[in-house]
Amino acid sequence: MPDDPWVPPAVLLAVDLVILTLRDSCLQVLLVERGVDPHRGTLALPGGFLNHSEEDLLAAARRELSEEAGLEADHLHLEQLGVYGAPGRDPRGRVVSVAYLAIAPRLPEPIAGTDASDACWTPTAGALSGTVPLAFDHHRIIADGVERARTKLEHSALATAFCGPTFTISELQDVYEAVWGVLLDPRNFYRKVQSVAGFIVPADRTRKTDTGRPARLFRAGPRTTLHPPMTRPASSAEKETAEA
Amino acid sequence: MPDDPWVPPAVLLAVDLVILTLRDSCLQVLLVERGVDPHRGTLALPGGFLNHSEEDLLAAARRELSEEAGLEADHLHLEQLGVYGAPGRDPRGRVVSVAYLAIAPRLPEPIAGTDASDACWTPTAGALSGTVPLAFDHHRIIADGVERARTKLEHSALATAFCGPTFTISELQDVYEAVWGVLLDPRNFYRKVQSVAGFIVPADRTRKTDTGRPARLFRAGPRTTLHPPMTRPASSAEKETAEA
DNA sequence: ATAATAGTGTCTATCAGACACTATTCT
DNA sequence: AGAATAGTGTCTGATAGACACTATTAT
Repeated sequence: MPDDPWVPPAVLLAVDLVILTLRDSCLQVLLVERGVDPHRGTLALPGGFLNHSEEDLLAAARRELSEEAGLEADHLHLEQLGVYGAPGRDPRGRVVSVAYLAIAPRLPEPIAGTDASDACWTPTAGALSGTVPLAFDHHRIIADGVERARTKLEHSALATAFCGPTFTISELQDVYEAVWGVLLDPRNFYRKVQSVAGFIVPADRTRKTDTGRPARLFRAGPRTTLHPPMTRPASSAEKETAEA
Repeated sequence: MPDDPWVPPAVLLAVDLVILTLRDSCLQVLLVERGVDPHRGTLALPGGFLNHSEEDLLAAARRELSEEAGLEADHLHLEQLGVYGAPGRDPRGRVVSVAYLAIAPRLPEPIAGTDASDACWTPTAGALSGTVPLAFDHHRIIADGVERARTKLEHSALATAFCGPTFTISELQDVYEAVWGVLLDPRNFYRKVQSVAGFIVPADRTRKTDTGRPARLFRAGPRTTLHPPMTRPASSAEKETAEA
């Protein structure tokens, strides 16, 4: 067996983004309508190939978010979700995609851009139930992203990332209810969330008003991991179902 | 701006494996001594490039485990750990590596193979503290793998994967103590682990003996996720420290 | 007043952790 | 008997969940 100069095969590397936000008390994901083949005209996650072979993966993710949806995500925390590289998932050849997850407060309306003829927020319920057709294996990537968000809400202060810089406790509760798909007792939630050290801190006794007693405002505390964790109830009744 | 046929850049794709096992009540990771440049002679995780451009990532991981360490892992559960693709992490060019994690009971001694001049089990303590030099960014990959194993022990029945087909409760406790690096109360552990439905089931009243009262044997139960989870105590005293 | 939301007090069932105690083997 | 490990019983403090009740706003 001579020492022949075998060269390993190269693959195309892409990034895909699962950007989750809360709109109308409903967990929504950013989708774009593909403007190019394959799957032209089908909804898909924003994403695309590396620009050049030395581009950082995270940088590529941010660039795609800007290019395809017109969203500047400099302050957005992107977290690696996983690799999706099954042979045959892309008709163009061997494409391995690295998926990133981000959680954001109410973002501006996205703007369609390069390679995307449209960009819009879509409730995850539709994407998860399969009623919305999606390109490639993006159905699974979204499912994994939502599941990741659910468990991160238990053990990290991620929920505050869905809110603006200041928020009321019931707004925070909306986040948990929408992502987990459950209804929580407001009184117990109120005490629980305040008892976790460093999770939320009161903002300058400011207040806000809608149609009841004004609520105290809070901002995200210094802790990123929650001790003890928020306990997710056994998912018996989905919130959407309960509200319908 | 004409529609020029831009071609996305290709990258080299590799897989790396973090294989964890328990030996001498100590969490150990499988390392190989690299037989080729770069980093020839340095310890590294088993792994390597895809064989051909259509090879499945998981299949590549299993193949490398066989080739580099002589371990047949057909029954081993490999779980995706993450992607490590920082530019410059590999002097040969842009190499993106997908890391996989596996947990195994006492495996046979590994056998060095292709591209690996040696293969051995190494306590994770050394690899984590940085006293053992490692190739590439494998130090970080191992740290991520151990951290993943720690949290998986809380919420999944993974601990049984460290044991053989049947095991005693104190053997299972050794797993938790070694991976978490804490000491647990045997009496409380005994009841706790039995109270989690479907975690472990008694094996035909068989028994085993060493230097005390024989212990009942159990095997892994049907559940893979634990409700309620095993609670990891706030890591105050590391077990290694406590034993020294 | 009534509706609506914010926030507090309190009870109870459950559970983690501490630890005394019994059981079964070996030397 | 004594040492060693397996396994049980029980107490206590913390907490999740249920829910009555008070507080503060708008109409």
